[in-house]
Amino acid sequence: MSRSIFALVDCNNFYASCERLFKPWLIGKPLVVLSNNDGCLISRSDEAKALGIPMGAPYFKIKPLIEASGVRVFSSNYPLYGNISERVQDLLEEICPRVEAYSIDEWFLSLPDFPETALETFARDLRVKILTSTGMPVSIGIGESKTLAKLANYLAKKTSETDGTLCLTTCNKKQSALEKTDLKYLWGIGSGSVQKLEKLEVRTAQNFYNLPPALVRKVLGVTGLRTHQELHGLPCLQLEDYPEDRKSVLVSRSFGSVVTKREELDEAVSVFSKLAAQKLHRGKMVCSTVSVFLRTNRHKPGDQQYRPNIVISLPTANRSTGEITKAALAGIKEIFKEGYHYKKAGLFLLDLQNEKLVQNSLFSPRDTKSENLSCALDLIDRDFGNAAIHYGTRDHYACWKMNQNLRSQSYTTQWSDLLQVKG
DNA sequence: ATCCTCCCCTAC
DNA sequence: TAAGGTAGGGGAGGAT
Repeated sequence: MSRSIFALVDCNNFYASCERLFKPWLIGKPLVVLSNNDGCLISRSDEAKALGIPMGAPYFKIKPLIEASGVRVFSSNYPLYGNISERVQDLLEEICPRVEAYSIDEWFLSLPDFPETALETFARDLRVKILTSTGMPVSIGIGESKTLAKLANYLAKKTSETDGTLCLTTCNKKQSALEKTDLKYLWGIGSGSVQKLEKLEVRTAQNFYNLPPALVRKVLGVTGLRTHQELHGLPCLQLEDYPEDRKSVLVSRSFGSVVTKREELDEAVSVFSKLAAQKLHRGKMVCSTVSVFLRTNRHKPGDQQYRPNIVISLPTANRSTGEITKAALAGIKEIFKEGYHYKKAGLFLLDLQNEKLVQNSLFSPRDTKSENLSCALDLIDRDFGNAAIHYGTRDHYACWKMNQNLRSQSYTTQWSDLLQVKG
């Protein structure tokens, strides 16, 4: 059996590019996208990068720079990004039989071990095809392992003469790639690993590549060793064709303003419960444990800090919005204390199982009626938007809702947001 | 001896 | 004034 080759297709400045898809007047203009609650900067167009706008910075800190240089700013719009992502994925699946959706803007492909020139042609053609049929600019990296495909992709993005694609399947190209790459840009090497390797005078990918495996194992553990072997062309990570069942569901938000009252938290947590139950439903999963947490503002050391959490077992594994909400509210009742400035709350669903594998408990069979109701509510939400119908009140929404003051329209997922073309 | 929990690390 | 959200793996060290 011949070896297989990995390709990584990665969208360029994905969120920023999505925003621009429906706003052609922004082509060539600098723009950025903010995280939830308009907190940090999470995507920049090339023009914004060129202006020296830093990635990940808190918005309020770089607002002066942004305003001075005329950069357009958008709150994040996940329904839009998710839909554009689906379009790219559908296209990839038409072209390639083995596709792994790695993240919202990245896909690994498994390719036959063709000669380098054939792989390069494939990558260039694919890139053009995606650009012309979805409008999304991508970069494509090719290598003998996922880690090498990642490296190729990084260099394809960074280097203008690569035309957005790079193939590292030949030895000398791989060596020159390793030489010019800083250690911290390797996939799997984060800031912690960089610090440890710094002490060994290891600074480039090439330095790391040349370390003896036993030393890598000792310093970085088995995950680091895996990265090392992958760089040497020994694939340790396989293509994950079909998605694994997820192991947990998390819904959490920072609040737009300070929350102090129990009723406000109850309302927020009810909404989180509904979102969490929807995620379970869409994955055909049930859960038997709910965990709720509250957080004060860690950026205000002057404030009295309190970050409680509580774990609640459900009598039966299920995914009813009502059951999950009830458990979550019971949890809030336990951990809530007067007098704190709450900044964030969240809900974990744990002990997830695929519904097919679940046994009915003898003493408390699953409440299928309640689950059917949740299912119906979910469908209504999908057609009419997420705030269409919900448990409990919305009287306090203004207190806890996140800031999203700069959000664009959901052009492709909400009828009310369809793009208007003037005639 | 094995399990469990917490914490760290990583990625996007 | 203002500082994100979601998911997973591994390892240390206590609990059983």
